[in-house]
Amino acid sequence: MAQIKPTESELEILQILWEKGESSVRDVHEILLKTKDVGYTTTLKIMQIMHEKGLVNRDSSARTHIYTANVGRESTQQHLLDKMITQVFNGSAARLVMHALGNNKASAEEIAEIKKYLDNLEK
Amino acid sequence: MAQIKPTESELEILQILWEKGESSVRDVHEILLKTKDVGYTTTLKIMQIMHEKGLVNRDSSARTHIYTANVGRESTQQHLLDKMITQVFNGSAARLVMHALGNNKASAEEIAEIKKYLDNLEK
DNA sequence: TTTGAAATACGAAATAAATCGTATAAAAAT
DNA sequence: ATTTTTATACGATTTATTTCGTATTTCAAA
Repeated sequence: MAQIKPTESELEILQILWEKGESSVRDVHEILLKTKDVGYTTTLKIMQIMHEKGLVNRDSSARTHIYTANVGRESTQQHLLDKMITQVFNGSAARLVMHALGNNKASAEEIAEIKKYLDNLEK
Repeated sequence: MAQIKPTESELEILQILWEKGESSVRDVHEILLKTKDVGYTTTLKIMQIMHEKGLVNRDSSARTHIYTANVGRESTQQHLLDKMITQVFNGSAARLVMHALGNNKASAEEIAEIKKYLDNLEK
């Protein structure tokens, strides 16, 4: 199954569905409102389009339709990351990693965790 | 300086300019042709738009205009990466790193290099 | 039962991105 | 000098995305 690249708006909605699971348009919209100013029918429309694209599942048996993500969080993250490594970092995962860890974006605990992860990788 | 997010096409062109330095539209276009099928005037148009946006410099003293990147490679990479960490990985650089290193995208040498880098970070 | 609130459907407008055709000017080749 | 090639400029079209208004339906409250 060739992964489709979700748009920015679609990604915002996927984040909510991954986090909350089954949700109505209303549910999703309420959460979106906390961070952006957007109309209800806009959210509805985007979710309908996501359904057409197969990004979400929809249970339309009741009046209020219930949506769930139809693409995995992990696989979507991997997909977008691979694209970025190719397009932005010329294929070098290592360069991306060092960029990500520079600028103090990661705490000491996180760095320790990554080192442990690397040790396992080498075996 | 508020960084502008280049579009995908613009990023392709920036990669070439970062790599090659001073280039004409023709130079850039020749390289683009190796990987995609696109018309010359399309490349020209995008580079003109990039100039309007301030993404590139242009020397138009001669008939053939010469372009150079006007945004840094490193800072652009950092900017796009930060966006991805926020939008896709919920702010966790560590999660992004582990994703990047999973799936065997990095060689043993690269992993060793990253470990060295992490050691320095902790000091 | 009537009214009002809340839901989806649908279409169209607004915006952004990518594409290319044509016109025109300058340089090079003949 | 004339023709051909090679540039840029400009505008128009196409495609994708985001946005929202309006119509219609369904449910719940009065």
